[in-house]
Amino acid sequence: MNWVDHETYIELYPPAEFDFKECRIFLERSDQEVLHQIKDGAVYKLLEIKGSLILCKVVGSGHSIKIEFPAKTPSVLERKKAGEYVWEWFDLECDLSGFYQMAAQDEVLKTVARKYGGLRIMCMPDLFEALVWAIIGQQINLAFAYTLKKRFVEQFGESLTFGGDKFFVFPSVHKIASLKIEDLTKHQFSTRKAEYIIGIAKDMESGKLTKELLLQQQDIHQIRKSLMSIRGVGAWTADYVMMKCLHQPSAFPIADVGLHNALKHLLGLKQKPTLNEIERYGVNWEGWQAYAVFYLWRSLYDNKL
DNA sequence: ATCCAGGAACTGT
DNA sequence: ACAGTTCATGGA
Repeated sequence: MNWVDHETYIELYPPAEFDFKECRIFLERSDQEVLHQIKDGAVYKLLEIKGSLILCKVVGSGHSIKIEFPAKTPSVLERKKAGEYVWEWFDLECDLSGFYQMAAQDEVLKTVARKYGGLRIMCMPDLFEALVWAIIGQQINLAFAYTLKKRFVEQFGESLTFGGDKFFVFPSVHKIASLKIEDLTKHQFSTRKAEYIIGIAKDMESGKLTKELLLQQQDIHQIRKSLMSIRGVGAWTADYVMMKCLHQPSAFPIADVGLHNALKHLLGLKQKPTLNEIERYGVNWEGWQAYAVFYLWRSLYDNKL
């Protein structure tokens, strides 16, 4: 992390190929989002750092990102942790030059790569959040998925009220591990999803499943295999989590419906492409599939599709 | 009403 | 390995 601590606020210095506004546009895609809010160009996010709730105001400032703390100035260590979170959230460890080099020569990505230049994969540093969000999103439309997530977070997550706004953090593993199936099904979660989510919380509570253990795996195939051994995690969820949480640029959720729709609209196809066709479009994407998918997802939000 | 949604487990072959 | 079935509910 490249940063400077100014005590009342901190400043991050992202690598080249970064545009705060493009990232913010992606964060604004749903008005049902409960884990961050956007006001006057600033992104507000509540973090839980070593047991204390810390409200962050994240703003783009020329080539840097400033993180202010409107509610209360945190300690040195907390400021550093907040910086590390945002660094990971915006995927700032990634050098995107290879992606843009490839995309400039790629018929599918050429236009979107230029159009959304500086956009990064907006990540979910918290493994539990990434897994739960992916499972919630399985086989239901996104609008309903956001509704379920909102209920989940507001029911089980801690919050902090500041300036008349209420901010939430994602529910803790400990809290969810203690739930019964019915605690979730009464909020319209399916029985299966309730089982998956509580099961994962229990595995994480016991330390059997951690982000560190996954990242220690030898290669991306081993990570994928470990993820898919979890009940409720199939190929799509494993790829999604590797992409959004584990920073694996070659993760490729090829069966994703959003990807299919993006390709259909972008290429003017009459129907959604088959998996074989997508593999052909993506022959050049090797090593950057996750960014290709993310930029294609981004294109969906231009036409309200 | 009908189809589909940022799938996965289960079952039978 | 592969195809078909079930789950489960809201949005368009």
